[in-house]
Amino acid sequence: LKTPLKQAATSQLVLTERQPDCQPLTPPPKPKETPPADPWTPTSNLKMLISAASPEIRSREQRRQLSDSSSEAHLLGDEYEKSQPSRKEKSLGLLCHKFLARYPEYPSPSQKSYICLDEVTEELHVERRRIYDIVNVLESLHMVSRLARNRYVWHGRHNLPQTLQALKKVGEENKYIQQIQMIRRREYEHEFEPDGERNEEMASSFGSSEQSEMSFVELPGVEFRAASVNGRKYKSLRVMSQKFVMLFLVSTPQIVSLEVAAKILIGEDQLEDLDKSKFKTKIRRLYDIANVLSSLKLIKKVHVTEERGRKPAFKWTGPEVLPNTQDTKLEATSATCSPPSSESIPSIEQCSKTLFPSKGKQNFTRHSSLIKLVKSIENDRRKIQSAPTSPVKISASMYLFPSFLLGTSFFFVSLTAEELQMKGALSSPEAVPKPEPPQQPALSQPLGVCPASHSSVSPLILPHPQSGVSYAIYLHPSQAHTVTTYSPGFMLQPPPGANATGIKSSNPKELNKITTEEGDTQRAMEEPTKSLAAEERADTKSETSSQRCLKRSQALQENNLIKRRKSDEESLDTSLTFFPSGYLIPLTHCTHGNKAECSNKEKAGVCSLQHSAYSSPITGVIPMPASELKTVNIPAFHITPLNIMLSPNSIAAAPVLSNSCLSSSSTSSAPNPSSSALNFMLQHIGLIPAGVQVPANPVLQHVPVSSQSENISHNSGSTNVQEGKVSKNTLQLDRGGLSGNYAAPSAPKELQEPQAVTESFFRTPGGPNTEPSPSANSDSTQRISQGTLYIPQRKLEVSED
DNA sequence: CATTCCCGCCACCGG
DNA sequence: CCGGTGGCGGGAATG
Repeated sequence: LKTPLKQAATSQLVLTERQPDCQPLTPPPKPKETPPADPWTPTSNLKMLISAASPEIRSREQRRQLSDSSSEAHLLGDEYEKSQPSRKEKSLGLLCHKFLARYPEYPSPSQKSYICLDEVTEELHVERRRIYDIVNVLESLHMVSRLARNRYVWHGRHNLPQTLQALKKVGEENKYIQQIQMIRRREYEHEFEPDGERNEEMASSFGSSEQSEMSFVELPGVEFRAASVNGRKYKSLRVMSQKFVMLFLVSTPQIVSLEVAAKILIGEDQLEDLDKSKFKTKIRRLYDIANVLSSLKLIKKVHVTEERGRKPAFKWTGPEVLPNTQDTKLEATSATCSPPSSESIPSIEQCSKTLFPSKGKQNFTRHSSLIKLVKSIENDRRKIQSAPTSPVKISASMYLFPSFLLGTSFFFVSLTAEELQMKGALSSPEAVPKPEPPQQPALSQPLGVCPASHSSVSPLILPHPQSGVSYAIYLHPSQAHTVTTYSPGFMLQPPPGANATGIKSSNPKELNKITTEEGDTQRAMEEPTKSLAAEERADTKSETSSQRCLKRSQALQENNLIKRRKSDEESLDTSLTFFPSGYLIPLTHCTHGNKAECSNKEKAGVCSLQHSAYSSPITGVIPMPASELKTVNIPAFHITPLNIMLSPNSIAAAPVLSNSCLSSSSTSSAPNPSSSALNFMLQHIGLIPAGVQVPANPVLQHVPVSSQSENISHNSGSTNVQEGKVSKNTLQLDRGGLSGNYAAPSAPKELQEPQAVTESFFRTPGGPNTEPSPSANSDSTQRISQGTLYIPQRKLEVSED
């Protein structure tokens, strides 16, 4: 047995924790002066700390206090074991909070604060070892940097934006996305059979990560002291931390399960070692890192529930990272850096060491793995083509599936009261004017109407000039964001008979329960406000299956995503507790530029939303595969390696919207998943009769692409799992709506459709009984199995005849 | 039992 | 060579 009372510190700790207002904490080494603009408040941190403490701890404290104050008599009795610090009190997370509380989030640039490990350890009463853990991850985020032994400089969150951007970039350059998908897929295949025999293909194809020996990603402005930083060998924790973060930044639903992360991180260093112990260790480390990141509020713990059971995972809650626009922003900083290579191009890249050793310019082209990927894809296609008819699943090709099909990629995110407050979304008095890094505001808090959450999806809220209604558009988290406005118009109104009710009626709670649970920390805070909070989050975690195919797949998201909502004032209320008002439209990634920059052309094609918008918001938004859009339509777009790879498959992006566009696109475009989307849109718009669109599908089937779709159906069954629950709930709602709509095909009504469709899609396999409208259902099912991506049931019906 | 992750041994490394 | 660093994994606490 260990002796708990190693250090009498306990009591002290408690003390510290309980007093929010005082500065009992040892004053930071340097004179603490909080810059006026600085949002940081000593108190706030402490409060958080406290709130973070689990109820148990608090109760314990109380007990203790009682005993103290009361009489000594009892003391003896309970004092025994009662007083134990309890593991939680020693948790790294808590420790980290305390640590962070010592320094301002945004220290004034003028004078730097230094961190002396000795002091810290002493003041926080912890073993040094623990501090290292914290500092290491902070260092990985460039929130601190090491000066010398025992000495660190505190940077606070100033560097965060850049760091994240850099990390994201590196993550993208890497094939993390693919890796994630690969792993997920593997799991899927693995499912029943204990053996992983056929894995070879993928293993080989991906080569997991041959090269990856990565070095620490550095930032320009940060004074990473001397070469020491890169001194080979250590940094493992730091590197791990960075990689971990990258995973979040790169993956579409910004949720990463520990398991996946561990596998990827392991895979990088050593080729496929399924060493069990190693895995365990990795997980341990990840927990350490995760705890720190959680303290920073960059991530939060959730659980993804799969059929197999629920698995621990983490969801990114940090700031959305900009799409990495041409380094523009960074230039200033980068200029400072004095990297060895003296290229004339100032960019983060230069300053940061690339993960992959590939020297010089690292083009994706050079990554053998990528090449392999492409090849394998082609092979798959071939296979598929050869046997088009059979809806057989081809494992190899699975990664082609759009993420949304597999798992859900969209979430309804609602904010907790707390979050709202923080964001200033509500009318919180002073919240807004924070001196946040100037760069990201654009996305996040446009109007105060709906809180922008940065959950997996970044919602944009657009005020509608005319109507005054605002809409929330969910953009694909990953890079590009397009900001455009469109008018909601009639769309908002649910068709009379239709299911408008559907969404509304749905009980938010149901949705919520399903998916994620928050960490204790959060929970603690929420309790008080449970009324509000309860409903909040209905996110789904779809980590698993998710994105098979890179971006293009995302494009397909169309399905999922459209959520319609009533946009009256109520929506506000509702939104707070429930969903944000307006349509939530997932634009996978469109342009990343600002709206302002959108050239006319672009607008027409991609951004056209505004113009076409009137006809139907959905239309505009509806998603064509973003990737396609990018590649095809918009020259300006930044094309990532991934996109390129995919591009072959993706053919025409149907920019949609304008008739002209449509026609042109349809003509030129080869059939591909997007076509379905297109149809969908068209139908909605009323441009195309229901029947018409159908044709598209046939095409799909013949086309290589179709294979994907087929597969998709497959996957949906197994892989998605966790999503299942969510979708279910949603489904119900939708269904009702559908049936209603079904009857009357007026353009406006269509709105709800998408969602419904999606749901049904998921459902496909089992089919949730309950359906009164058999015909429609069966049809849809059928279609799906065939490989149709998603087509509104009604359409299906049409097509049928 | 499973998940979470604290503790601290001890190898390394850099001064 | 010494003391700061920080891999690493047992196994305790917690769920």
